[in-house]
Amino acid sequence: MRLATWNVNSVKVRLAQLLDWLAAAKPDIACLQELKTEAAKFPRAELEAAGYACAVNGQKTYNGVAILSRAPPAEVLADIPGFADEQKRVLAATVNGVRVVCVYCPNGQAVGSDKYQYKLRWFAALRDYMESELAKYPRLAVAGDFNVAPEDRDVHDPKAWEGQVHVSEPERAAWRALLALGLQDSFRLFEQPEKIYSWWDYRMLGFRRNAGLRIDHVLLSGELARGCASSGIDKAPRKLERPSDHAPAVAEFS
DNA sequence: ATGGCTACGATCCGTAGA
Repeated sequence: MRLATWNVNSVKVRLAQLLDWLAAAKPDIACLQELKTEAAKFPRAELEAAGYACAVNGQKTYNGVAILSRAPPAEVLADIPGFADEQKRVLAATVNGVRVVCVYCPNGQAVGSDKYQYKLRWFAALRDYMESELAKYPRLAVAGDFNVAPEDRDVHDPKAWEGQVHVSEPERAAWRALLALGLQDSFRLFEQPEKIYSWWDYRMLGFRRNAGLRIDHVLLSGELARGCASSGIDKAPRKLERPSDHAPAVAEFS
């Protein structure tokens, strides 16, 4: 089974690229973030015509997540139960016996800001939610834009980023708290080339300079990690005209 | 030099992203 996650930065603007990428990459499941579209305006018909069922937790202008799947999704659940939040960042569904949780973690804006505090509270709620999901679903994948670069090797210039949002110690501790539940970063299950990232700033020729961060991740429960055959970043869509600033992360497992 | 793009929903700029 091939599972991908992609922050499309507006599903409306990126629809043609999304359809091309689905045809080329052929994921069985695709988690999407930053739809910036309410569910009623989600391009469901186009994606169904491409062979994907759609579960959508949409929001106008900001946020919004979806799970696309070849097989129909079951047990669809939006948001984090018990965590009051207007922002549509989380969607879970069961596909082919795999529990899939699509996440768009908060950006955090700046260390110490209100949004940063929200980011840390949000991660604490996600941790508790994933703990309960793992107890119910041994075959669990958590995929999305985490807005955390877990280690310095996931950062193009660790010195310049030191202490900044996305790499600060409390954020990395929140990431490690997910791993402590038994989730594994599928990317690090394998030998990887250096300087592999999933996001590059639109400004400063970020992509051309490979000035990026690895912040889009596929986490797998122990049972799925044991059957994981590959995990990587698909840079192809980032090379197109008018791209998303994120590239898809793709993991294959049995 | 703390900016530099891009998307959105509102106008002819502000908010947000990361």
